[in-house]
Amino acid sequence: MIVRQAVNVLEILEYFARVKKPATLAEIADHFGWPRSSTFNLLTTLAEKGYLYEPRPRAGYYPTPRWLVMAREASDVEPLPDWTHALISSLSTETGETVAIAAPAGVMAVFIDVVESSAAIRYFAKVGHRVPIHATSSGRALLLQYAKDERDSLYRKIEFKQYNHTTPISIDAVEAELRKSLERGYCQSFADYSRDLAGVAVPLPIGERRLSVVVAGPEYRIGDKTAAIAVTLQQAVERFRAK
Amino acid sequence: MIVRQAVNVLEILEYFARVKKPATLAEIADHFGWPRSSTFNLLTTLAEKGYLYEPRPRAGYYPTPRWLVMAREASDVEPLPDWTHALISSLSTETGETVAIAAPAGVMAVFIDVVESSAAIRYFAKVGHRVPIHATSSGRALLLQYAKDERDSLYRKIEFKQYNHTTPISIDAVEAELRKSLERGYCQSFADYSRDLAGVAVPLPIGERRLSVVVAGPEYRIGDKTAAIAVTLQQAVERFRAK
DNA sequence: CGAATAAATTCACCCATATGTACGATCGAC
DNA sequence: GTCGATCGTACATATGGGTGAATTTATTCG
Repeated sequence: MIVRQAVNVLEILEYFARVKKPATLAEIADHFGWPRSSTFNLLTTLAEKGYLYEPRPRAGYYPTPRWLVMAREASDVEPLPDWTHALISSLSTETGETVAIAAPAGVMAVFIDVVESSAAIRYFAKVGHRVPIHATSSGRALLLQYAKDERDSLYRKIEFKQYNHTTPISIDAVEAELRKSLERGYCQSFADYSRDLAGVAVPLPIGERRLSVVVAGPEYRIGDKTAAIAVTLQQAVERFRAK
Repeated sequence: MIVRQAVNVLEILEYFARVKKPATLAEIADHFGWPRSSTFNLLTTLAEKGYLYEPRPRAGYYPTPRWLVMAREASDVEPLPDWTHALISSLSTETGETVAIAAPAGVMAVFIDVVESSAAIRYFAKVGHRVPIHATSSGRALLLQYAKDERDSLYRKIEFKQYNHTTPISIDAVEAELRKSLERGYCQSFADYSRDLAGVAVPLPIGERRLSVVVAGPEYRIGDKTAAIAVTLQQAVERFRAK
């Protein structure tokens, strides 16, 4: 069950991150199509907790830096080593595509770090973006690090949906793809989940953590270059991990 | 009206900021005394929105760096100039007390930047901390920048409570204190709001924004040094503003 | 390996809460 | 100053959502 008011808090945070301007109650209410009264309650609550403030009445709400202070401390929970960001940054330059580090989140994979391609046509992904673990290259690079029985218990929770015509829609199909990935030495996906999107990924275990790196972009650019990209990927990982 | 689930989201954020460790559903539920089922709903929601993830099932939830990304961007809404942090940092060293920058938030003043004293006994304040605008030195340094009619409309909203025996509990008392502050050239408060706490503050207008700087600490340390502290304060402001 | 224990997840019901409505404050136009 | 329009705030009410109990899933220990 989705907790609506929890989502609303996040939407307000994201709203300010997007517009980067103070906003009045009316603006926010209109933007989200929320009733004024509800918006009032929510904004008041955030203000009472010290996350918003109003420089002067009717001049709009500002987020306080408290978000930043809290987020900074909370994100130290399990910081990635410095070289991982350098790695994806370098890979993005080399390949010209969007590169991300993914981590497991139940039946999904979350991107915990992303460097976007600078190309006009590119994979548009953000930190926190989630994709099905079984239907994406980044996800399958995570699954490769699971023991068989761990995968099995995951499979039971997956709802196999036909996102696209190449989507694997059974446990067997996924397992088969994993075997193929092992043979070829890297994971790949051609629009298994998102239309027109292709990805090349490899596992990236760091300490106890099972992560993966993925290079992703439009099918027509990745196309037959998967093997070359995989080599670039693996070499970069070795290079940066050494440091 | 307080939106409970909104508060809960913030509490979870603050929880992770405090403990800096992954936490399981059960731990979080027990910590807050929330029912498991409700906690489940909330954590699932945050996970779905990409703010939490579970590296492996039952190993607990981690915050994703998405908090950081969003908070960083949202904090650009009205960034303070760089010199203000240097200012309070320097002042904290000079005075040995906690120093903060305050902004108006309705009938309250919010701290939007804080450098805490390193003394064992000190004013314990955080970014986002809120205090009544009329019963604190930082707040009154804000009120000094209001026009009379703006103050009047604020006064109507204030609920005058006797926080302590020196708390001004009428409009006249507040206005009298503001006049005294003008004469002496700075604002002060001796436990008007918080027991044992004394503060010295001056206005800090930046562009259109009305802010204030406050040096605060235990009454016995601030005591008769208010005039000296005020001088230090004013000189520091001049020095840093010039840059 | 199997039973006991603990944790996670689901679900239906009832109550707390989000909202419609009304009121008051403020602002801008003339 | 006066009026109209707009925005913010208070409150009662119906209904969406939180919770307790039941069920399923995982983990621990004999």
